Amino acid sequence: MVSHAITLKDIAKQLNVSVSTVSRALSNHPRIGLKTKERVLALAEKLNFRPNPMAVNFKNNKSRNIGIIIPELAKHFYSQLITGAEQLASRHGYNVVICQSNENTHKETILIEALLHSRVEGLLICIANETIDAAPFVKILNSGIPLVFCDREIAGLNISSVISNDYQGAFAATEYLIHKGCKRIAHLAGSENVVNSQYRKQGYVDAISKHGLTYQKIIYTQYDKSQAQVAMRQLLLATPRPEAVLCYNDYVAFDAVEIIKENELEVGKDILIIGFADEPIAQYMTPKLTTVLQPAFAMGEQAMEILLLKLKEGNKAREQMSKILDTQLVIRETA
Amino acid sequence: MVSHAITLKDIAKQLNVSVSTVSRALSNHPRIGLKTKERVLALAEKLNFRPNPMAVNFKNNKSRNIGIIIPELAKHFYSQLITGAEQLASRHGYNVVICQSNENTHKETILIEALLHSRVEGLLICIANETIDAAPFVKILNSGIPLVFCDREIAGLNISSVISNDYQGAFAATEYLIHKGCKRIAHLAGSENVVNSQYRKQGYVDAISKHGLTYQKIIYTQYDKSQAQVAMRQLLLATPRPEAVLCYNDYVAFDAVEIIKENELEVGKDILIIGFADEPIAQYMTPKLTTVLQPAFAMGEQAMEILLLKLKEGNKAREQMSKILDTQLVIRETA
DNA sequence: GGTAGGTGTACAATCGTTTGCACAATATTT
DNA sequence: AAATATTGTGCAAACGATTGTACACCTACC
Repeated sequence: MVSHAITLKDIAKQLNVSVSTVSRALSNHPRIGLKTKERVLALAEKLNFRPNPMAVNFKNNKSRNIGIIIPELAKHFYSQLITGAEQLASRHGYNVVICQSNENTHKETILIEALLHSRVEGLLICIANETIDAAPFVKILNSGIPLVFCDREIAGLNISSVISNDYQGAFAATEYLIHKGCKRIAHLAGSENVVNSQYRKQGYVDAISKHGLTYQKIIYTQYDKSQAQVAMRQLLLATPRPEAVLCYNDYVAFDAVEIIKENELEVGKDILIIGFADEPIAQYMTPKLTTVLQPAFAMGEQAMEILLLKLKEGNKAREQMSKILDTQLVIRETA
Repeated sequence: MVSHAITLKDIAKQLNVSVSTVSRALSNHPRIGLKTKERVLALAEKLNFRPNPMAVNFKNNKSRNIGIIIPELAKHFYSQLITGAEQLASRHGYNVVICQSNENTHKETILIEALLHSRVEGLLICIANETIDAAPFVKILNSGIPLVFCDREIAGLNISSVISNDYQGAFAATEYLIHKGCKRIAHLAGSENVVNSQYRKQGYVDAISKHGLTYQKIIYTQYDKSQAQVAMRQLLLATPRPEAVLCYNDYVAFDAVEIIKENELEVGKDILIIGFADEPIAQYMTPKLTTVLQPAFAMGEQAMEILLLKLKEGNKAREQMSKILDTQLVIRETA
């Protein structure tokens, strides 16, 4: 029972008016008579008429699609971010096309290409960890399509972005540890090439020196289970060993906690641990992880807000609009 | 620098042929001369021509969109499922429109309505927990749009579906506990109205009776932290108390473990616990959770496969195609 | 009563692509 | 040499909605 979809023509035929009259009546054009408008509206309602979106898109030369590229949907942070972005986009009549780069820069470039060809009207991208080449992004801008970075950005490009305040988060977390009385605070950092990692490290370093502490120890890790564990083992071997460790993210923190437990030390007492992100595992691990919450949902939402603004304002809105959202220390059991 | 997108007309003009010739040359129409084809292909390549997708969709009266409704993207299971479905769809040139019902039947109905109006070509739905009314789904079928249920289904509707074998998973998990020597195995079930919960319960019951055990204790819980905890406390008060608990899902299992620890009992020794789903928390909680893995990625992929088949075959493919994917017991520390 | 202005509606073009049909040119058959 | 088949290309319509322009009718004013 595939019922034929109602078109303007159907309404026009039934009312003995032209298609253009129906179209204008529905869009409340001032030159259409009141009685005609009423008749058209009534019939449109009765037949449950909806303009054919494919025809409208074609006519307007707009896809009403927004492309989103993230590293991996199955990470809670990104699925939250997407949810924020998608909800707002959908409220403005846009569909969202979600693509996953799997932290692979090459795939990212291919996805960008594909999205541009599919005529998305805007792009929201959380770039892969290793991505440093600006060329694909410059290409997007040159094609006239608005672009907003979220969570991660390429510095020096003047591209709008919404990121969380990594510096402030790490600074606050480190200060918290200092207020707790720790003198020897170590940092399991992320990769040296990732800007987020750099900011977090700097927050740590500055908090340490602000309070005149002398102990400072940083070990870089890519995210990789064994590396984080090796690094933590290394920290435990040092004498005197650190009283607290600020970790690059919750997964690193989890690994650190495992190693500490293996060494029969008590996390939260012998050694304090703070993570970063507030992934669900923070609440489910034992002891529960004290961590720096990144407002994933709000980040996605605000990045989309900027994108929608740019879409509305057209080309004049090329100036950079960036936001840095504050993080929040969530105190649980590990510190 | 918004460069005007290349159209067939541009190519036709440059080569002094008609638009239709260009169109046919590109689609390798047999009546177009070899030399003409070569010239057209060369220029199309050079100009990086891509057919305007909005025009093609409009012409074909196809949106190339597939709607997916899930309860909540931020649950790992669903983001995995989506990933499987999306990858396959994208390989076949379809976009996927992802919508979240938040386990709300009313919102689900509204989303279905909206997706139908947006002219999606097919629908893949993981229904909300409480959904029982078949009407919206019958409406989808009557509109001629293929529909596949995934993860959850409404029984007796003859609608294609891909679900995991809840019965077998629960049966195997219970048998495993029995082989471990447990005689008193309790079950923290989900809601009595949810079919998945019914199947899991039945698997538990049948395994118990197959092995001639007499102890059987079932407590129903909606998923809700306090309810699961109350239920677990109740189990601990019973004398003799159960030696093992099969939980409706990993979250219930986590709550159960918390309560057991509060009571100074050792999980995995005094009481064995098995969860369901294999969410990430299973690996991160302490002790690590033994659980029944549901193949989320494969479920999404296979549901999409059925949907794509129906899309390809058109209306003749109305018969039901259903799959039940086996689960797998992942043995960790709690049992 | 003629013109100006306002009101209500229809016609036709447009967006980019696809496709049935027509027609011309060439090749093949009788 | 004439009839027929084959090959290569162009014309035009179609999809559904929008919109500039034309036109008919009515009212009001001088």
